[in-house]
Order: sequence, then C-alpha cells, then structure tokens
Amino acid sequence: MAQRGRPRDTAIEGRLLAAAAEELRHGGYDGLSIDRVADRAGVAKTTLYRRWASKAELVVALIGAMREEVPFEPSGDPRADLTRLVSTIAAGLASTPTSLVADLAAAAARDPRVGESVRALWSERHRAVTAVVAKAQQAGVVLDHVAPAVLVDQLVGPLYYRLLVTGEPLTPDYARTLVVSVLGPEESL
Amino acid sequence: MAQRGRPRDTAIEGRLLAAAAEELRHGGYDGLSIDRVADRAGVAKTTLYRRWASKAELVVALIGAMREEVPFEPSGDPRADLTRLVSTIAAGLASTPTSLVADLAAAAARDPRVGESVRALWSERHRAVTAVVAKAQQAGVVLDHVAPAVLVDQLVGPLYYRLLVTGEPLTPDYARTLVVSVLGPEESL
DNA sequence: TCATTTACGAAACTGCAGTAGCGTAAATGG
DNA sequence: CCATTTACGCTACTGCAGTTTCGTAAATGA
Repeated sequence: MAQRGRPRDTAIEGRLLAAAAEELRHGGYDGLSIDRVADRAGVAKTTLYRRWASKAELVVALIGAMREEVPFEPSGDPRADLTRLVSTIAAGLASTPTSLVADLAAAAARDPRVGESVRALWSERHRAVTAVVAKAQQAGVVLDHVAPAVLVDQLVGPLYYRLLVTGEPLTPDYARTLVVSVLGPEESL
Repeated sequence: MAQRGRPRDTAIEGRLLAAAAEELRHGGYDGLSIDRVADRAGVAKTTLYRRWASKAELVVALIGAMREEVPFEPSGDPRADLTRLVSTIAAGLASTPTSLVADLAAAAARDPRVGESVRALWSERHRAVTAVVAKAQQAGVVLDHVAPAVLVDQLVGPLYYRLLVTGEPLTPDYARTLVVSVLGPEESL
C-alpha cells in the first residue's frame, strides 16, 4: 500500500499557507498574487496548483485554517445570548475587510466547489444563531408565528446586507437593535 | 465656447453599451471581455477607457441603462403592498445571475466610485420599501419600537443574504414569510 | 492659414490567473 | 537493479484588465 510514487513534501503546504497569509494581510484578496505566494514559499507555481485548484480555493483554505473558534456558552437568557452572539458576528464582519467578504461571495457564486467551502465558513455562526433562536422560541421569549430559520436570516442577513450592499456601518448598537426588533422590547424590568 | 478640440463621436457610447450588453448576456460578468467589447463596437480599447475607467464602471453604467422602472403604486393596504414589493424584489434578484450581483458587490467594495454607482442601483428598491414601512408604522400596522430603517434591512437584507451567503433559493413564499415575521400574523379576517 | 486642443486608432507593454510540456527527483514493487 | 508512479521545478504559453506612447483626425480660435 502506502503510496506508489514520490510522496508530497508535507512542509510545502504550510509554507504556502503562511506566504498566502502574509500576502492577504498586506494587499487583500486582490493584492494576493499566486506568483508571489509561490515565490515567497520557495516553490514553483505548479506545485501550488497541485494543492488548490484556484486562488479562491487557496484563500478559502487559508481562512478556514486561520479561523479561531469563538467559543460561545449560552447563559440561559435568550435575549442576552442573542444580543451577544449577533454583536460578535457584527464585530467580526466589521473587522474583516469588506472586499474580502465580497470577493469570497463572488468566488462562491462562480464556482460551486468554492461555494460549498465558503458556505462552510459562515455556517458555524449561522448555526449558533439558529440554536439560540430555537431555544428562545421554546422558552416563549419570541413569537412563534414564523420559522426560526427566517428569524435567523433577519438577524444575520441585515449585517451582510449593510456590509455588501448599502455600505452602512455595523455598529454594536445596530446589532442590539436587530435583536430588539425580533424579540420585541424588553417587558420585564 | 462650445468645445475646443475634436468632439466625441456620440454614436460610439451606444455601440459600446450594446456590445457590452451582448457580452454580458452570453458570458456574464466574467465572460465580458473589454477587448471583445471594443472589437465588436469597432473601436479601439483606449476609446472605451476614455468613457469608463474600468470594467466595473462599464457594467454598472450598462445595468443602470438597461434597468426598466418598476412602477409601484401603493394600494393603501400596507401588508399587501409590502408583500408585493418584497416579492418583486426577490423575483428580480432571483432572475439575475447570482455571480453578477456578487461581482458588483465585490467591485463596489474595491472602488468607492464604483460603490456609489452600485448603491445607486439598489437604492431605489430600498427607498420604496422604506416608504411603505413608514406608512405601515404610521397606520399602526407594525410595531413602532424599532426604526423603520431596521425593519427595511430585515425585509430586504435576508434576500441578499440568501443569494450571496447561504445560497438558499428566493421563493415567493419566502418573501411572504419575511413580511409576516415583521408585521406579525394577520389579525383581521 | 496656422497653432492649439481634444478624440481616435494602433501597437506595445505590465501584471495577473491558469495551463501545458518536459526533464528530473524520490518513492514503490518486482 | 529496474520499471513504474507520483511530485517537483522550470519554461513557455494564453487570455485578460489596464496603461503608455505615438501618430493622426477633427474641431476651435486667432
């Protein structure tokens, strides 16, 4: 078994990702040049393309690797949890270069394989919100005349909408307002 | 007065836009090649760049020119109006190639000049929804504990969110559900 | 008529993503 | 030892967006 031919140099992938990360930090998605990444890693461009089929796949892999888990422990109070979660997502999006998010969306739209990877990047956050919304609905904190999936879209969608479409800022206050709009004003003081 | 030098050939712009429209129809944003557009219009590439500074600006101008006004006459019933309006926007987005919307967003994020033009493309729809939401709030049909701008984001944002991020379909039923979620279930039968 | 100004066309160029061909290196199985 | 298989490096290539340079055409003002 094992393998038949020459084994892959396992050190190369890490060097390429590190080089790509450096490039991405400096010039963003557009500024990241495949030639420079390969050059910086001391590797031929063809060797890079043996690992990722396109620039988009490289960047998606890179982001997936860079991503640190944001541990979220629900406090039990759905309103507080939602506010914290949506605020965190908003802050994360706001601190990411807009063009990077947009370029990922564009790459996802072009290539279904990339699309799947990009959706996997966002899905974790989406699922976290879904869980809290479901719990809130279970606790009767939120009206149950709509599916939780729709509420999630109405909590998270506006963030991407502002970022990618209207260009308005993603302030912490905006995140709070979104939650209030969905849950209604606080009733108990 | 008049002008000092050789006047622009006014026929060229139209020929370029027509050629670009043809290209856009066939191959989408990516498939549209500046060289081919200029060639098809029987014009040097430099002549095209004298009119639009980039491919993105050309496409934005093209879409702006192609856009037909969707006349919207409010019926007076805010719920029906909102449902119709959001459904129309959803249908329009669903019938547009996703990659085109994504590429426009990416181009907008890269270049602020392009960003302004792209936002102008969407702003009409956004304003129409804002007007109806404001009227609904005025009529007491909708809770007034949040700013109308936020409600608009929660009606329109999820459409772009599904299109650009989650990849879920934009069905007419989804548009209806969004409105129900914001306005609450129908109370009067 | 003539200098000036602006538009157009043509060609060459840069930097980029992605591909193809080929020689060579490193592993395996016999 | 040797054939096979796979990885790697290198070079050259295509197609694309965008720029530069230069020669020429068409208008104006003097």
